[in-house]
Amino acid sequence: MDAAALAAVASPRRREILRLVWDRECAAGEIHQAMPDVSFGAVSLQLRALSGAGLVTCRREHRHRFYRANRAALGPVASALEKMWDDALWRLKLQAELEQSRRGPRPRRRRRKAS
Amino acid sequence: MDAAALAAVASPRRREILRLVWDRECAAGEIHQAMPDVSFGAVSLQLRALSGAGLVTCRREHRHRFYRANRAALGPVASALEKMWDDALWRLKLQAELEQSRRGPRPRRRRRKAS
DNA sequence: TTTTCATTTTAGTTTAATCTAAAGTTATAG
DNA sequence: CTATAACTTTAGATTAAACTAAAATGAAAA
Repeated sequence: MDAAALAAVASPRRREILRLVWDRECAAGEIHQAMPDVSFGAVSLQLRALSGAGLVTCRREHRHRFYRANRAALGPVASALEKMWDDALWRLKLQAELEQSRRGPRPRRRRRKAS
Repeated sequence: MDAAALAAVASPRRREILRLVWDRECAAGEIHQAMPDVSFGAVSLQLRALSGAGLVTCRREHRHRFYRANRAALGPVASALEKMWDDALWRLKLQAELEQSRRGPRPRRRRRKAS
C-alpha cells in the first residue's frame, strides 16, 4: 500500500473497474462493455494506471488481455473497498423497497382538528 | 472510510497536513509555516477539504483554529499511512548513510587481467 | 470604535486528470 | 501476404484540482 496505490484507488472510475475484476478476471473488452458511457481508449488508459500502481495483473491469451485485481497490493484498503460496495448495494436495495412501498396506498395524513 | 475520505487522502499535500496534525493539534498558521512553498489560502482550502471528508476536527480558541487528525474516520488506512511515513523516514535514513559512506575512500575496482 | 491578528473565501490562473477520436500494435484467421 | 479482432497509444480537447493574490470575516486588543 503506497502513495501510487492510494492515488489510483481515489478515482471512482478506477474503482468501478477494480470492482469488475475483483473476483474474476475480465478481458479489457468486457470491462468496456460494462461501462458504456466511456470509450474503449479511456478504459485502456485507466487499466494502465491501475496496472502501473500494481493494483491489477494482466494475462495475455490469444487476442485478449485478461485483467484481475491484485488485492494484496491494496492491503487494508481492500476490505474498505468491499465494505463500500456492500454499503452501496444495501442503500440501493433500501431505496428500491422505498420506491415499491410508494406505489401502494399512501398512508392517510390525520386531519387537523378544527379549533 | 468512504469515497470522500479516499479522495481526500489521495493528495500528497493533504497527507502532509494530515501528518502534521496526526498526534497533536495544530493551528492553521503553524501548518502553513511547516509548508513554506504554498500560500496560506491554499492550506486553508486543503484543511476545508480534509474537514469536509471528516478526516480532521477543528477547535476554535481565541483567534486560532486548532486542527487535529480524526484517525477513526480513516479506519484501517490510518495504520497504512503511518507505515508509509515510517518507510519514508527509513529510506531517508538509509540514503543519508549511503551519502556518508560515499565520502570515505572508494573501494578500488579490481584491474581486469590482461588476456 | 477602530485596529490588528488569524483565518476563510472568492476570483482568476495554472496545472494535472480524464476523455474522445483516430492511428498504431500485435496476434490470429483467411 | 492481407484482413480482422482486441487492444494500446497518441494528440488534442474538456473538465476538475490546486494554487495565488486579494478581499472578507470575526474575534480580541487598544
